Amino acid sequence: MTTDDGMSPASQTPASRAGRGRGGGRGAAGRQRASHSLEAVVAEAVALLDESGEPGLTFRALAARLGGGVGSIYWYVSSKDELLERAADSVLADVLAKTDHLGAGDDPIAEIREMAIAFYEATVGRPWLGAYFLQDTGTQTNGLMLYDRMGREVMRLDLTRRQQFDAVSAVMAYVVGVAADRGQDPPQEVRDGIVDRGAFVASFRDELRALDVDDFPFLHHIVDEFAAHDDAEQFRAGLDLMLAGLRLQAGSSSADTRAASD
Amino acid sequence: MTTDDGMSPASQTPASRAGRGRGGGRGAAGRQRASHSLEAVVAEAVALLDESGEPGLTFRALAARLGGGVGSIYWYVSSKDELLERAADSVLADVLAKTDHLGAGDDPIAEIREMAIAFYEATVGRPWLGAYFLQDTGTQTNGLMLYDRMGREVMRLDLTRRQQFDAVSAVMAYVVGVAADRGQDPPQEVRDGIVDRGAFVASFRDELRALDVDDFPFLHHIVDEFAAHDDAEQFRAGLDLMLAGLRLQAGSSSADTRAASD
DNA sequence: ACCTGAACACCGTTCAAGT
DNA sequence: ACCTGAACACCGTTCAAGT
Repeated sequence: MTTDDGMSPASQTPASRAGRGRGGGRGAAGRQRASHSLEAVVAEAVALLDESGEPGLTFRALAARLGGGVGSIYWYVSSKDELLERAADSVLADVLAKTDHLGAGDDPIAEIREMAIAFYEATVGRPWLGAYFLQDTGTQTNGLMLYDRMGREVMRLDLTRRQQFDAVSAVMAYVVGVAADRGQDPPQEVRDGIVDRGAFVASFRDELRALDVDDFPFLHHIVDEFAAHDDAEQFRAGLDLMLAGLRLQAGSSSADTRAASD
Repeated sequence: MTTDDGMSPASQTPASRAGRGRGGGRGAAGRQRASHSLEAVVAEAVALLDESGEPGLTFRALAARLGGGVGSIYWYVSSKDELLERAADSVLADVLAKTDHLGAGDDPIAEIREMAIAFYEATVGRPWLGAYFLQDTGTQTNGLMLYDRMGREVMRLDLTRRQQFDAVSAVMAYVVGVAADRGQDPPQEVRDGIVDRGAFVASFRDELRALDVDDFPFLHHIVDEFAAHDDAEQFRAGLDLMLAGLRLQAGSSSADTRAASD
């Protein structure tokens, strides 16, 4: 209900300050007063998110972990939304680091494949970030960098600009979609380790088997595949479908089509 | 913190009761006491979600719209999470209705394309549901039905069960991913109609242009495409890449490949 | 069987006050 | 320039009480 006039203290915090870093404040003077940094705040937020999901990220819990008061977080971040954006973006920083070596190979599509897989791997076990990629350009430069890095590969293909733009968007969307889908796979007990993954898959398998065969012929048809499947493999299978289509569109004659194998 | 023992009153509500429907309670007797139904609760929740997004869905706001007390919602639904699951599933009911006529055509992949587009169209303007599809099998039968319907088309292709399973999962994930991506496109002002879509796109275009060309060569390369692109078209372009790959995998010789057109 | 509304625990955000 | 913590408004959920 209150209109945001952009005058909160955090809006005075220059984003360029993001590269400072001060450490834990275990120095000589401070014992009572805590001292943070943007990176420390975001890093601790990611840790909290990974441990207990989105509902686990609380300003109070975060402040406790940082050893300070609730209010001080607002010096670095103007809202919980911005905190989540920065957390998601910091995950993409890892992806960028792991795909830094790419771009030299002679097959652009193979490079895109590697980037997408690295992106996927960063989302495994992080159901919370599905919805926060590319939220705001201002705070999320890493998302744009990954987008651009993938785009540079696509530029090497014989495609129109529109086709290049669409291709990168499609691959990114697919990765996000798989991440979002997998996010809700294990409902809670699995995350906490109360029920192991195998038991969860088995009980879902039984649920599928209990459905009427006439109403759900396909689910019955693939129920064993479901029980035996590996998420990462399935991700790659779908990615390869998309990349095979891209290769076709680019009129590839150099490399053989890569999908349709496993 | 409290462990859910599954003993809440809502767990006694049989899901089979979902097909009752009682109306608004504008009858002869009731003037003080409100009377609801599962469908009314979910329908009003969807309306609230569409109007003001996920933060707009509040038990108090929902109760006010239904003309009753907060507590009564818990008779139909055991938590906000379940309410969101049912809301997402009710959107899928529309998709099912709109794809009911499909399945008779001679090109299975074209049918899949229609289903995916119908699914996509249902997500337009609903950034809230990206994360709630296929959450829980028990409450979300429509998701499984759509999955199965698409699967029945894939069964007609010459593929292994694993390939069929992977293909349906890939298409579904892609749709969800596009929905999630588009979810955060307009940051707030656009939703509220304060700033129109065109102005938002233009300002983002300018933001891209302001980036260093050496750091973001691809973004500069496609900046005009971005300003001119249509979301639905871009969705179809990516879908067609994936389906072209699928057609290739199925060893299609009957129909010509459909991607690589616009 | 279903609805009510006060009460509880908790959360994001603000702000006057400190250093 | 940055940290503190009480205070505020609001939210999901519970529950004894009603019909």
